[in-house]
Amino acid sequence: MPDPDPIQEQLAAARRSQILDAAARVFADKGFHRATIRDVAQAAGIADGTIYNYFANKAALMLGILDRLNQTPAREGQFAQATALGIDDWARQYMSQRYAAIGPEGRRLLQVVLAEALSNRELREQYSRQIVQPTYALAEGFFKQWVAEGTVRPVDPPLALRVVSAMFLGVIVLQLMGDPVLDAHQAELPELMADLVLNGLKEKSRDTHD
Amino acid sequence: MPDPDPIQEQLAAARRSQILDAAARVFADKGFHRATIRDVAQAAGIADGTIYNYFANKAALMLGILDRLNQTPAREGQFAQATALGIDDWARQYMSQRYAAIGPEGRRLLQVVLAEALSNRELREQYSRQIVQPTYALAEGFFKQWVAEGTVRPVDPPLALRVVSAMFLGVIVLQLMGDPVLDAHQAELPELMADLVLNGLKEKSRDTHD
Amino acid sequence: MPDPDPIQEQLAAARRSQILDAAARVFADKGFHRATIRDVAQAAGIADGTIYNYFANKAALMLGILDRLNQTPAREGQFAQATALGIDDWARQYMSQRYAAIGPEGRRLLQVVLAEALSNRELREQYSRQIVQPTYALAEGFFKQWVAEGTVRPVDPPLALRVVSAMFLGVIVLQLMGDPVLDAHQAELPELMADLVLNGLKEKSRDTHD
Amino acid sequence: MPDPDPIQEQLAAARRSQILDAAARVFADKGFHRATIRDVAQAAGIADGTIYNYFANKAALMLGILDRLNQTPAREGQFAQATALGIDDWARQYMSQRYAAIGPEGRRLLQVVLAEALSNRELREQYSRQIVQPTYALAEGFFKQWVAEGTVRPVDPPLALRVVSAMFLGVIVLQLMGDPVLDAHQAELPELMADLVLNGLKEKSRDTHD
DNA sequence: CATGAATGAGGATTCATTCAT
DNA sequence: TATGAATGAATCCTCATTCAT
Repeated sequence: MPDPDPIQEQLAAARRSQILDAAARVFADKGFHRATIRDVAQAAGIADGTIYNYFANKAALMLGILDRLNQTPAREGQFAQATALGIDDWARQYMSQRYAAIGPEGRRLLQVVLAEALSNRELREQYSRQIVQPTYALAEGFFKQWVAEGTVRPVDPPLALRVVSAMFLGVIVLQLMGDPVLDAHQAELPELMADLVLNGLKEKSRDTHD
Repeated sequence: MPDPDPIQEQLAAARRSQILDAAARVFADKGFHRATIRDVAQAAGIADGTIYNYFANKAALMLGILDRLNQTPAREGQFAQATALGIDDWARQYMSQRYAAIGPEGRRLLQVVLAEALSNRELREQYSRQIVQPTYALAEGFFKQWVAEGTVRPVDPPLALRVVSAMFLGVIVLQLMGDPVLDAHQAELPELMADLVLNGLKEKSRDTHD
Repeated sequence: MPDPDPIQEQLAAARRSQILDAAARVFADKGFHRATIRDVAQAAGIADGTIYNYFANKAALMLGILDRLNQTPAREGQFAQATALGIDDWARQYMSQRYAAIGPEGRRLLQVVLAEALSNRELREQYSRQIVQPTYALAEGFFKQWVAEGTVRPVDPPLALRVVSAMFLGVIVLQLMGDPVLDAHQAELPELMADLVLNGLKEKSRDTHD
Repeated sequence: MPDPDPIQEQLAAARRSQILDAAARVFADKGFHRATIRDVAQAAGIADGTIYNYFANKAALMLGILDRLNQTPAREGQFAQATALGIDDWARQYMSQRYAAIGPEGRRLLQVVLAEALSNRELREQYSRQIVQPTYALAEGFFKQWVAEGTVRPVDPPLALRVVSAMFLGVIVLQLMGDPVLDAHQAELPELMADLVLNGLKEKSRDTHD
C-alpha cells in the first residue's frame, strides 16, 4: 500500500483521460443531462461500471472536465512580453495565441462546462473560483502596470479587464451558438478583436485634422 | 368550436403566462433538466396535468420562454436616434437602455435559454434563427450606414457588429457566472462599455500633440 | 388543501394497505433483499412507480409492516382477567389466544421484521422502541402485582417476564425455522407452554412431603 | 495434484478461517446483504479476488459460518452428568455452561445465521438439518430417559424439549434485539432460566399439601 | 496463489406524460 | 378545464464475479 507503483498510476491516469475524452465528446454532442453513462462508456470503449472505478458519479465527470480547463498552460509568460513588443503587436499576438490555443477542442470543453455552469450553482461557483477568478487575478497585475505606465488609458483595471475579456468570451459564445458570420471569419477575429480593444470604433481626431 | 370566444382566449393567455413565469423562475433556479414539471406546477400554484393543457411537453416550456425573449420591444427606433444625438451620446444612452431593459428578469430568461441552447442543437438553431440573427440583421443596417458616413472607422460591419455585441453578451454571461466585480459595478458598466467600444484602450495620439 | 377529503384518504389508505399486503407476502417468500420492488408491485397488481406514491422507498415498506405489528389490538384487557380466572386457567387461555392471534399471517410479519431487524440496527432499534419495550412495560405492571399478591413466586418481575415471553418467542422462531415437531403439534403448544411456565418440569409432590 | 501436501492444506485452512472471521464480523455489523465482498476482503486484509480462491461465492461464506456453528464441541458428555449431579444442580450448571459457551462471539454467529435463515429457505433447511435437528436428536435421548425415571414430569419429550430450548433461544434473540433488561442481568440469566424451567412460576407445595 | 481492474446484469428510483373523474 | 393518481420507460449506480498479470 505505501508503494506508489508509478506504472499503475500511469495506467489509471490514461484511463481517466480516456474517459474524460469520451465524456467531453458525448456531453458536447448531446448535453450533459441527455448523455447517459452508457453513452460515455461506449464512446470510451469500456463497460459502464468501469467509469465508476475512476469517477465517483456522473457529476464528477463534469468536474474532471473542469480540471482539464484548469490545466491550460500558465499564461504568465505571455503577459510579460507586452513591454517588449509594444502593446499593439503584443495584443494582436496574444489574441491570436489565445484564440488558437482554445481551438475547437477547447471550445467544446467550454461549451460543456458553460452550459452546465449556467444551470448548476455548485459547478458555477467551482468554475468561478477555480478558473475564472484566478485568471483575472493574474491578468489584473499586468493591467494595473500598463495603466500606471500610461500604456493604456486610465480605466479601472479590474473592471476594464472584465469588459475586455468579455468581448473574447462573448465571441466564443456566439460561435458556440452557431453564428455563421463569426464562423466564416475565424481567421480575422483575433486581429479585429485586438484592434477594437485598443482603438475603439470611433474615427479618431488625429486622422481628421491632418 | 369555430367560436373564437375572446374571453376564453384571454384566460388561456393568462394561464400560459402564469405557467411561463413559474417555469422561468424554476428553470433559472434549478436548471431545465433538474426542474420537474411538478416544480413548475407548484410554483404556478396549479396541478401537474394542467400544464399539459397549455403546453405540449416540457420542451415547449423552453420554447415559450424563447418566445418571450422574442417579444422584447422593437429596437429600431433606438438605432434611429444615433444621427440625432451624435455617436458618443447615443452609444452611452443605448448601452444604458439596453442594459437596464434586460434587467434581472431578462438575465434570468437569458440564463435559462443560453444554458439549454448550449447543449441542445435544436433549441440553439431556433434561438439563433428567431432571435439572434434577426436582431443582427436589423442592427447591421445602421452599422453600415455609420461606416458609410465615416461616423465609425471602416470596419467590416457584420463582423464588427458581432464583436461589439459580444462584449455586451460576454459581460452578461460573466455576471451570470457570478463574477463579483461586475456585480459590484453594475451602475458603471454601460458607460464603460460605451467608452471602450468607441475609444478603445489605447492612449491616443491626439491627446499628446495638442 | 385544508380539506381533508375523507374519501381520498380512504382510497389512499386502502392502497397503502394493498401494497403492504403484497410486500409482506413477497418479503416473507423471498426475503427483504431478494425481493424487488417489481415483485411487490406485481403482487399488488400495480405499476412499480405507484409504490413510490405511497412509500418513500423500499425500506419504508418494512417500517409500514412494523407499524402493522404495532396496531395489534391492545392486550390490557386480557391481562386484567387473570384475577377473575385464577392464574392457571388464565394462563392457558391467554397463551391460546395470543398464539392464535398471531396466526400464520402474524408469523409471516414477524418473520419478515425479525429477519431484517437482526441485520439492521436502525430497524432493530425502532422495533424495540416501538413494539417490544412498550409491550413489556404494559405486562410488567400486571406481573409485579401478581408477585406482590403471592400469585407467582417471588421472582424479579422484569427479568422473569422476559424469560417467560422468550419461551413464546423462541417457539415461534423455531417454527419459522421449520421445526417439524412444533409444526405437527401446534394445537398442544399453548397448553404445554402454559403448563411449563406455571409448574416447571420438575416432579413436585415428593419434594413437598418431606 | 494428487499430492495432499499437508502444509498447503494448513495454510489454506488458515486462510479460510481468516476469511470467515472477517465475514462473521462484517455480516454481524452490516447484515449479509448490505455487506459487500469488498468489505469482507478489507476486513480480512486481502484482495477481493482471493476470497474466490477459497469460497465459491458469497453464499458459501454463510455456509462456512454455519459450519463453524456446527463444530461447537459435542454436548453428549454434558448431558451424561445429569444423573450424577441431580437434576437441579445439573440444570443450573448446564445452563451456565451453554450460555457462557455461546458468548458474544457465538451470539454474533447466531445473529448472522438466524437473520439469513429466516429469509432464505435453502439456508434455513440446511441449518435445520445440519445443526438444529441433530442437536435435538441427541438431547431427546436423555430427556426420554429422565421422563422414564420420573426425574421430570411426564411430558412429551420431543415437544417439551423444544419448548424448553425455545426459552434459551428466545432469550438470546431478545438480547440480539437489544433488550436492555436482559443485557443488564446477563449474570443472573442461567440460574433464572434453570429455576423457571424446573419449578415454574407458580407458588408450590405449601398451597397444595394442606 | 494473490491481485484488483474490468465487467455488465440487476434494481431502486425518478419523472414526464396520460386520463378517468 | 382542472386535477393528481397511475403509469412504466429510462437511467444511475452497485457489486458479485472473472481473469489477465
